[in-house]
Amino acid sequence: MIKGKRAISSPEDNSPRTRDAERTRRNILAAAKVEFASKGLGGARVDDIANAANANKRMIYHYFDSKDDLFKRVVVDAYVDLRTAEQRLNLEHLPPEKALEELVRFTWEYYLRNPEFLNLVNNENLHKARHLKKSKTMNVVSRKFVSMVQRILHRGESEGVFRRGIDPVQLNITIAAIGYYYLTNRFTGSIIFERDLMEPEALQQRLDFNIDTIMRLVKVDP
Amino acid sequence: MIKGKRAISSPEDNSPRTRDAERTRRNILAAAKVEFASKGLGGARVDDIANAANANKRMIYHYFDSKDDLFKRVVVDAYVDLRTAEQRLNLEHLPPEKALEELVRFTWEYYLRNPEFLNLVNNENLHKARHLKKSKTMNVVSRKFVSMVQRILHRGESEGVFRRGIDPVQLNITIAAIGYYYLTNRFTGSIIFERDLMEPEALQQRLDFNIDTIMRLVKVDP
DNA sequence: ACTGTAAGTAACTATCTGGTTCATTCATCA
DNA sequence: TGATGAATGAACCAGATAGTTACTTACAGT
Repeated sequence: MIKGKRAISSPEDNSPRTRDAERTRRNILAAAKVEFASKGLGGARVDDIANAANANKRMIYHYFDSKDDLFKRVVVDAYVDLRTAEQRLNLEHLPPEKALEELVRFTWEYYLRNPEFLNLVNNENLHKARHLKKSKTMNVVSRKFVSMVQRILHRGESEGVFRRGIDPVQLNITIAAIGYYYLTNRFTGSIIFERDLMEPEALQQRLDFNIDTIMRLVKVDP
Repeated sequence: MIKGKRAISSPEDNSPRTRDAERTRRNILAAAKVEFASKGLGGARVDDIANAANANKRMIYHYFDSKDDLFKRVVVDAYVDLRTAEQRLNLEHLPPEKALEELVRFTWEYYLRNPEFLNLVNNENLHKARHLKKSKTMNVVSRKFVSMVQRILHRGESEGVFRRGIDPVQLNITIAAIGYYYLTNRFTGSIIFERDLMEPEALQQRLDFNIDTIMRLVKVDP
């Protein structure tokens, strides 16, 4: 008589619980992502993560060293997911202007579709990135990303459509900033500006504005 | 024989404790600001706030309803401080281009000098601005701010130096974003881009880049 | 000087929380 | 098939935590 909770998340599944280390680990990571993103590292509860993962708190400490370790894995995973998606964009074969526009659009839509990412990054910065500091993975994926933008800039320069000497790091930060800030501060923003920043038209308007901002920034002076 | 802790913060003061409601309240608010900003709402500890304020936990509940209420006061105060400083800028008598440049510079330097502000805003957004929602003060100070930027834009338009039809809200958000994002994500940013984003030259470089970004955004198409 | 009220303190409480102990059950492969 | 190790579960623990109670002390107004 298996009567314990099943390690799977779908409630309509009535098959007996089977053991599946990989699945349990995945469930815990997924639940932790939601919990950490919605309450922060300090506000998150290990018990709640265990419940949401249809697992036992014991399992969390079986697969991870500590709450902090679990948080670290969640944050690193979030970055790896973003960088992986970026690499899949294949911007290299687009004309430089189109490539940059596509990157602005992708970044915006990624944030929009993965709001947990914003909260996780905010939280990691609240903790002075002490978890990420210990991660080797970060350097590898980040370099690929910066060099991707750099190549787009160089192509644009030699084709004469982009200004010379634009710092790819500053550009990267700016592309992220104009989307990130709008979305992460959507709640206080909606109060301050007395409009719902998350209305579909408002979102479209912001994306258009952002593309325009970046294009004006990189285009050659006439 | 007064032997209790004094309500004042200077440890070298040996005079007997005096009662000063205003000072105690101020001390608590100041200590709470530091604690909330550095650990978040969930990570902050009421006892630590009381100790840092050279007060007693009982005093916190004497002056404030709850931890949440205290947090709310801290956040509202932070916004009021920023908006007050902005109003003191007196940008109205500057030429529109100078006025806007000054606003970008001021915003940047305000964030730089008040890093707690960034963390408090992030945290309030993590909590979906549920504290700020209840505040009447916000609307008043925010409107003044938006209309200030709007007047600068209008002056620039009629003088023919700014493009027509720029949304002051989008511009405001962008000015905040390009500084805010860089600074609030300085820890993860320094890892990703493998450079210390807080070096003096890096900071100056970013400010210059930001002013350039905004100028290119608003200037008339040639 | 007297007194009512507000400011202040210390100790307490009920609950919560990250982490652990110890025992049990399943899967697999020799 | 049965022994071995990995996966899982329930109960437990010690310290922490927001909020409270009951009491004391300074000060302003008379």
